[in-house]
Amino acid sequence: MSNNIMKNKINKSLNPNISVDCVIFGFDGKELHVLLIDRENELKNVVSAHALPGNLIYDHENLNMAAERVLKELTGLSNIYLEQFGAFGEPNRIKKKEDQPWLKAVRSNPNARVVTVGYYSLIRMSDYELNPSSFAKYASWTPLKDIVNLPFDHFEILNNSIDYLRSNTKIRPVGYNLLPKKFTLNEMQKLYEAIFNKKIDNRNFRRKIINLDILDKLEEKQEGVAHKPANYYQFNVEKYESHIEKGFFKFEF
Amino acid sequence: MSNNIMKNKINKSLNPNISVDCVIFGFDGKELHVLLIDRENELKNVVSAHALPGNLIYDHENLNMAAERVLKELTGLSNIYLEQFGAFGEPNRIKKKEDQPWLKAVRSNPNARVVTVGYYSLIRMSDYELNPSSFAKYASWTPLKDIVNLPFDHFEILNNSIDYLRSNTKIRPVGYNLLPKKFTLNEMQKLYEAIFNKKIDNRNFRRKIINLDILDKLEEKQEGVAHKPANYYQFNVEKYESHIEKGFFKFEF
DNA sequence: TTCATAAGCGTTATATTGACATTAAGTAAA
DNA sequence: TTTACTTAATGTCAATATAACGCTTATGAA
Repeated sequence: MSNNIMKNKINKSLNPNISVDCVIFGFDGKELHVLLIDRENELKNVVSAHALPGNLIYDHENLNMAAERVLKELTGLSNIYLEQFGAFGEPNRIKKKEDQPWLKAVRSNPNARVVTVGYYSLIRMSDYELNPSSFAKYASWTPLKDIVNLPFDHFEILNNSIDYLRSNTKIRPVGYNLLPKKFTLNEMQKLYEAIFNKKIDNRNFRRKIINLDILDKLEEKQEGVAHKPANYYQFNVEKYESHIEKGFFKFEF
Repeated sequence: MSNNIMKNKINKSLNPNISVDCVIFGFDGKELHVLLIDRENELKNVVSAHALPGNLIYDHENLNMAAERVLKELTGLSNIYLEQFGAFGEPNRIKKKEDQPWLKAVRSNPNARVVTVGYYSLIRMSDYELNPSSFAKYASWTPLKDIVNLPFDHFEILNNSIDYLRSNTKIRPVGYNLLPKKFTLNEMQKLYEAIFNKKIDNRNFRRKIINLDILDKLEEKQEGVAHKPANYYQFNVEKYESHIEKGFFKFEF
């Protein structure tokens, strides 16, 4: 299939003006990572090869479907719960000079004005890092703190998603999609510390989380560690979800 | 200007695929109202004449600017602080049969797929209801509880905006844009009751609000009321804004 | 003078928070 | 086998916030 034919085919029902971008957070037990795609397979010598996975949407799909599809196509990830966190529509958001070569190579209408809708998700890195063949050539985890710029307005989108993630974490529990099935309270605490980027008192953290009553304490303990083995916990899905629905608010009457 | 010429002119740089819709809440001291436009000036015999103020955006303006412009054009309101609360992109969101006549009358490309971005705002009804000539012919306040359906997906958008408003009100104070400059604590309480649609204990409400330290108590009192006159308060803008920025979260470490 | 109305205040029992230090359980090394 | 090392796990107290609850006050109207 020649490049031209492909372009025409792909763009037949691609809407030139609307895209989705996905911010996928992962957690390796220490810090937050973000899944970035590598555009070098599409174009050599772009200034910044990495970008958020994102693309134009088809006219027959809704925004959520589009985000899921784009994520699947660009990273191999599927069945990911994505949450919308904002629309980005500066008229010049894809007009930076250094972004033009890639747009011209990839889009049939590279000058069209594009409004993008941001989606984010939290996933277990371990679920995906073990079978890199499926997508690792085009997508890879980058530690959040190492990301200092991105093409288009992706850096702004990323920062917005972090704000959103933090606000959200203050209102409802987090971790089910990010931690392994069985985890220790200290692993969970590390996740919260990574999200808020600050140290948390372990006693107060444990008390707060346990009082939420969303965890089941398992019989199982860590094995083979050179210190007191930690107890494993898992989320109680029903309680967890009901908490997510209501949120825990301070300012309620 | 003939209808055709106008269409062409207006649509020259209107993006056919992206729109904004505004949910403007007002408060009359008793209940929440929503500003709806009356489309009868554009088309007779539409099933539901009322709709959220919204329209396609121009390619040169960003989403916020577009929302402000559209709101101004359709309702006369200007200098309104608008907050984005979500993007709506079901492929069939403007495909309902009863919505087609209006689209055909107003849009040069009535079949285009349109993703819309929702904005909401809270405003003082009294600031605008006194000079109806400016916009009342095309826009009017409707009590929220009386709105049972709207064209397109506007009813869903409205419901989303209410959810958003409630979540937001739990996290940061509200009222500066909604209450008169000087107001009594009971007026403010009524506002909160309207937003949450539930009765609030007056002593607890007062304590919570006063402890926030965002209000200045004025010397002035109500006059001419047949009961103990209430003290007037006003927002302390600096304190109010700093509270809006941080939010007050329960689940913080 | 009294009546009706909404304003405005205060207490108590309970729950939540933040700050803070020690002991426990296991492996590794001596 | 003893000791060292590492991380897990726990408890208290003082301060603050919450929810539930009833009575008194200031005014205009009757």
